[in-house]
Amino acid sequence: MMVGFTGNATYRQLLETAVRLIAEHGCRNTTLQQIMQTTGLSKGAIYHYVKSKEELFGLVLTSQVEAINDSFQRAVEEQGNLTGPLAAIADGLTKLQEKDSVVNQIIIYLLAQKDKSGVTALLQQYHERAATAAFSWIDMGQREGVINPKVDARKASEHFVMLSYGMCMRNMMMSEAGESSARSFEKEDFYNLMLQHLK
Amino acid sequence: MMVGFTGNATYRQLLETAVRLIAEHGCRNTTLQQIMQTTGLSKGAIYHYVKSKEELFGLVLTSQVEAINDSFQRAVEEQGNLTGPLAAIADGLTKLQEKDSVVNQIIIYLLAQKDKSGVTALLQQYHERAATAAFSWIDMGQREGVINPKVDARKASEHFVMLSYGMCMRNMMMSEAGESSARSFEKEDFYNLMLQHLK
Amino acid sequence: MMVGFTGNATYRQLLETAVRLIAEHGCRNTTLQQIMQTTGLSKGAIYHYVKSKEELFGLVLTSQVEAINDSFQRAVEEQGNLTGPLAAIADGLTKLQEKDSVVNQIIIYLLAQKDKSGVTALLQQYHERAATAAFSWIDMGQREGVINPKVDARKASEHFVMLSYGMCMRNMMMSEAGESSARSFEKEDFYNLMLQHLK
Amino acid sequence: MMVGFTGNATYRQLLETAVRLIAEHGCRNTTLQQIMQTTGLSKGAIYHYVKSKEELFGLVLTSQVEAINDSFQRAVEEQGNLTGPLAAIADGLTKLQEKDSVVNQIIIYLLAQKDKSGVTALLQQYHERAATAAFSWIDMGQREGVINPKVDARKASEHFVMLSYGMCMRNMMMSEAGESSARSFEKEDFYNLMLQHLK
DNA sequence: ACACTCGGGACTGCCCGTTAAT
DNA sequence: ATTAACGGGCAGTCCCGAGTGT
Repeated sequence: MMVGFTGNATYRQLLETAVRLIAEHGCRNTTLQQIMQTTGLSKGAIYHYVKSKEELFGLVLTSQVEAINDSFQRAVEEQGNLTGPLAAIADGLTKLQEKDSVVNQIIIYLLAQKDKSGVTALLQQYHERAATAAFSWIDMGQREGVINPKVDARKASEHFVMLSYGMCMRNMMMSEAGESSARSFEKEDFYNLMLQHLK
Repeated sequence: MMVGFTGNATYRQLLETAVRLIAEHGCRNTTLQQIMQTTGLSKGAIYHYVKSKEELFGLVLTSQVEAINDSFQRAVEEQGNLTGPLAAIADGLTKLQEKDSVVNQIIIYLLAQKDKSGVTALLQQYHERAATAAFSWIDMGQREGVINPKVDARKASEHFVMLSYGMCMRNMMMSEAGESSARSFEKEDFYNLMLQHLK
Repeated sequence: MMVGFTGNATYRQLLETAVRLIAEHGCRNTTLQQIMQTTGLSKGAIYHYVKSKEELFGLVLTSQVEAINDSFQRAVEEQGNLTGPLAAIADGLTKLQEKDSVVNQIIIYLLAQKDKSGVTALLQQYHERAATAAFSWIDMGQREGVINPKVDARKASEHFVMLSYGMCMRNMMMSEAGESSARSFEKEDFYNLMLQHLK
Repeated sequence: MMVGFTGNATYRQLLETAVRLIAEHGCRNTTLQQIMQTTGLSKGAIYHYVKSKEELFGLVLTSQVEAINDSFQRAVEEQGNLTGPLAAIADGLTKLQEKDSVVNQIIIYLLAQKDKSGVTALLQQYHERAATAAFSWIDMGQREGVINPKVDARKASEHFVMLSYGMCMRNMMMSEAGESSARSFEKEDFYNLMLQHLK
C-alpha cells in the first residue's frame, strides 16, 4: 500500500503533517481529526492512503529513518568535516535516540500497541532496518581500517542498537528530571563505550 | 492516596486483578470495564482508590519491582545455590526484561503517555528504584571482592539498566520473529558483557 | 440490563424518543446522533442504559408488544362492544402487522442483522412472546366455547403468527403499490380464514 | 441498466461472486471491498454495471428466482417421479424459504431499507413474480384436475405466498433455537394445509 | 469519609457512493 | 469504460467527572 504513493503530493503532505503534529503534540495527542483539519483531507481520503493510524505513523517512522541514513551517507562522503567515521557512527546512532525525537515517540507508541495486527510487522521492519544500517556502518569502518577487524560486526551492531534503545528509554523516563545525578551517562559515555569495543 | 490502602482487601484485589488481566490481555486491552466486571467493583469505587488508570498500573509496577527485589535479596541470602552474586545480578536484571513480562508492558504503556500529568513521576520513580537496586547489587559485589573495586558502580549500574531497557525493547520488537538471525544477542551475551566490564 | 431501569425517567425518555423517531424516519434513518440530539443525552449516557442500538430497538419492540397485549386484555374485559373474542383476536393479530407499524419495522431491521451477537436472542424472545400470546387468546376462546375445542391450539397459534408474519412482509413489499389487483388479500380474508379453522 | 449485460462475462462473475459471498457471510457482511477483492474489479467498474449495492443484490434475487422457477418447470415435465404436481408446488414454495437461503437473506436485507429509492420497486417486482408463479402452478393443477376448480386460484396463490413468507420469517427467527417445542410447524404441516384448501 | 450511579465527550475504524482524470 | 482519489456519516468503545446517597 505504501508503494506507489511515494511521489504523490497529498501523500507527502500527509506524512509531513503527521511529523509536524507528532513533534508538536506527541503521538497520542495527534488525532485523526487534527490531521484531517490540518491537511484539509477527509477521513475517507486518509484511509485511502493508509489503513490505520498506526500504519501512517509506521510510514512516518521509516521515512524518518531513511532520512537519517541518507544524512549519514552524505556525511561519510563529505568526510573530513567529521573527526572520522567513528564519530559519524556515534552521531548516527545518537540521532536515533534524541530525547523526544519523533522516531522514538513513534516507536514507543507502536510498542504500546503491538497486539494490534500489523503493528508488530512495522516494528520488526524498523528494527531490521536500524540493525542493518548499524551493521553497514561498522562494516564500512572495518574496511577503512578504523575499526578492529576482529570484532563481530553483527553482534556489535545489535549491541549498539540495543544500547541506543536503552538510552532512548532512559532519556524518555528522565526527561525534565533534576538532571543532577541523572546526567551520569550521556553521549560521551556512549562514545567511549563504542571506542572500547571497536578500538 | 496510595498510602493507607496497602492492607485493604478490595485494594489488594484491585492490584491482583490488574496484574492478571494485564498478563492475559496486555495493558491496552485491560479496560476499566473489564476490571469492574472482574472485581465486581463499580467505576466510582475504583476511582476512590486510584485516581486514574495510569496510577493503578503504576502501583502494579512498583509492587512487581518490589517483589523482584525481594526475591533477589532472598537469593543472595541463601547464597551458594547460585554460582555467585554475579549470576544473581544478571538473573535479577534479566528478570526485569523477560519478553512480555507485566513490568515491561506497563513501562511501555506508561512511556507512551508520559505527556499525561503524573505519569512521568511514576516512570522516574521506577527508574530510580531500578537503578539504585542495580547499584546496591554491584556495590555488594565489590564489598565481597567479586567485582573489581575500580569500576564506577554508579556508571556501571546505569549502564546495565540501560542495557536491560534495550534488551526489553528489542525482545518486544522481535517477539514471534523468525528468531534465526535474531538470536544473535541473548542472555549469555548479556552475562559476558557484564563480566567484561566488572572483571 | 433492562431490569431496574424500567421506572427511570431518562430511560423511558430514551424508549419513547426511539419509538417516535422510528415512526417518523424508519429504523435505518434513526441514527444515534438523532437520538442524542432529540433526547439531549450524550452517547455515553445512552450506552449506559443499552449496550447497542439493536438492544435499544429490541427493548422498544418488547415494550410495544406488551402494550398491544395489554390493550387486548382490556378489550376482552370490556367485552360486548366487540362482536366477540374472535374479533378481538383478529384485531390483536392484525395490530401486529399494520403496514408500517413500528413493531414490524423493528423486526425486519433486526432480522436483517441477526448475525450480530445477541440479536437472535431478541428475535426469539419476540416470537415466543407473540406465539404464547396468540395461544392464550385461542385457549381463552375455547374455554368460552366460541372456538372448536378439537383444534390444536398450539399449532393454530403458530399458524396464525406465521400468517401474520406473511401479511406483514407482503404489506411491506406492496406498500404504495397500485393496490388494484394487490388488494386481493386483506383483513377480512384473514378473518374468514381464521373462522374456517376455528369454526 | 441491467439489460444488455446479461451475457457479459464480468457481469456474470459479479453476480456469482455476490451469491457466493452472501451465502458465506450474509448480506450485511458482504461489503463492496470484499466484492472488489474477490472479483478483482475496481469500485468504478462495479458501479459501471450496477448503480448501487442494493441493485446488485436485487439482480441476484431475480436471477435466483428465475433458476427456481426453471427447476420447477423441469420437474413438472419429467412428472411421475414426484407424487404429483401438488408435491411439486409445495416443493417449489418451500424452496423459497429454506432457512438461510440467499433469496430470503436478500429479501430481508432489502426490506430493511425499503426507504431507499428504487428498493421498493425491486421488492414489488419479486413479489409479483413469486405470486404469478404460484398462480400458474395452481392453475396448471386445476386444468389437470388435481386441484378443485372451485378454489379462487388468485386468492389461493396469494395465500400460499404469504404463508411462505411467514415460514421464512419464523424460520429465520428460530434458527438455532432449542427446536423442541419450536418444531411444531414444518414442511408437512404446510403440505397438509395446502391439501385442505385445494382438496 | 466512603461508595456508586449516572452522564459526558472524544476518538477510531469502517463503509458506501461520487467525481475527476484517462 | 476503467481507475484513483476523495467526501461524509455512523456505530462502538473508552476514560473520566459530577452529583447522590450513606
